[in-house]
Amino acid sequence: MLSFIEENYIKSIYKIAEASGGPVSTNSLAEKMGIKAATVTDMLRKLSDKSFIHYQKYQGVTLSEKGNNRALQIIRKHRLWEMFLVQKLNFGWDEVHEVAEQLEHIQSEKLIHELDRFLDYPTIDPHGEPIPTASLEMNREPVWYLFNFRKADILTVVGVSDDSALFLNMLDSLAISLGSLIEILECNEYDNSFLIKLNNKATVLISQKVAQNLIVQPNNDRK
Amino acid sequence: MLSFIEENYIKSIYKIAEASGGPVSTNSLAEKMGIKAATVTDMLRKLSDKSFIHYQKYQGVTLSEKGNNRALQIIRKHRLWEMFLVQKLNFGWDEVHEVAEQLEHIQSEKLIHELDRFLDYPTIDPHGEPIPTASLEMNREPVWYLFNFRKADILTVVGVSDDSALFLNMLDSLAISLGSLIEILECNEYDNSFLIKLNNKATVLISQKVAQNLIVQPNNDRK
DNA sequence: ATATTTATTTAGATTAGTCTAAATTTTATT
DNA sequence: AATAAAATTTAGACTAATCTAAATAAATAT
Ligand SMILES: [Mn+2]
Ligand SMILES: [Mn+2]
Ligand SMILES: [Mn+2]
Ligand SMILES: [Mn+2]
Repeated sequence: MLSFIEENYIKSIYKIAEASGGPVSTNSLAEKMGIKAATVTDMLRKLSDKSFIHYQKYQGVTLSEKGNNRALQIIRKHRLWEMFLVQKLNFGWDEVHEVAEQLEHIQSEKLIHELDRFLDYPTIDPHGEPIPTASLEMNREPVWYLFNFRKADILTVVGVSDDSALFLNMLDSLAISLGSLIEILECNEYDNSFLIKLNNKATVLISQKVAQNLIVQPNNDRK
Repeated sequence: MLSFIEENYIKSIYKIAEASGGPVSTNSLAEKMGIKAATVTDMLRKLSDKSFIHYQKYQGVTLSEKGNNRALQIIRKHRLWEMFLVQKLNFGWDEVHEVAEQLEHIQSEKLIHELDRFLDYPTIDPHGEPIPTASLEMNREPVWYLFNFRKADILTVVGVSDDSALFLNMLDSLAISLGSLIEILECNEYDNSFLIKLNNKATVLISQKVAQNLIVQPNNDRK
């Protein structure tokens, strides 16, 4: 059995590795988890002893097969619970993450299997992120961000890659949600901001940071 | 914030006090929780400092107003989750307790409020026990056990007062479930066992222990 | 190639929750 | 009432997860 805390380390290692490709540094883990590097070092030794990770002093860390599977299980649970909260319990997409952080650690094979069935085997969560299947496969279709497009492109919002409340509240206040229609009116080279027309109505300015976290699908055939 | 462990102490104090009426002894808590009395003493001091309990050395412990409310909140969550598992996720009544022990500690006002609505505000859980309302009231109608009745009485099973897997598995193997019809054929004074006719079919012998934990409703007007 | 800076690990301390063994208080029995 | 037994608390120790400060290794800059 792993503690909640050990599970959170494994999940964080997975997330950082996913974003960077390579091995995960002690410092990056410490920063992500809001704790000190010395604490991380202790835990890495422990997770290595339990063979969830491959760890060489000073060389960073990678998940073992076992660790990777555990990470995917946790992410599966997290995203299924988020789906449950949005679809069945009237939560907004900006309210689910915190609760899912707790629910993802509940231990019960049957629970998660039945939840999956109850939700009719969803493949993406409320933020547009893929949900690993029971056999831990993820339908990773290529994901495009608003940032990848240019003037005159027409797009539909299908997800976000940052599910912090801060970001999702910002989208709410911009009136951007899943399904919103976006036409790019201008790409400003100066600060990489985007001027867009939203649902053929309001004109809105989007910062680089927002544009890098909005997952969209093109409605025309430009790249 | 209380830890899971602190919450479990409070719940155990509530349960023991509910059964016994009076103040709760260190030893009874230690036994219920499967830990040593010395450990309990430490925790009682801590819960007293946080004013969840009234505690005098050597005199046992009672819940404060604050502690009682917290206990009821936890029990509310436990029983709502059990209801969810049975009604929505195809769990059997003998499978839910262990998972509910985990879920009862999830912190989210909105979650439990919406779960209550989603289940249409149930008043009893799958074992026939009352679910505290959002304002922590419990519709405590008097409960009758099979043990309270006598020869020729006809009863319907509406709950159990022991939700251990051991007991519920035993009921399953006796083919007794919620709604089962029971006619008392014989009350044996020797060992307080009961011979019953089940659903007008099989004849079954029930031990005193089982009879004391089966909650029933009379189908005729005898007491 | 050295020196400096940055990243990481080691050492020692702290808190929560638990234990065993010993001391003390309360309860029960002569 | 005195003694024995039981219940409870105290004392001291352990593990998990964290911290700060110091030491060491790796990376970078001169
Ligand atoms: Mn999330
Ligand atoms: Mn988490
Ligand atoms: Mn239960
Ligand atoms: Mn519990």
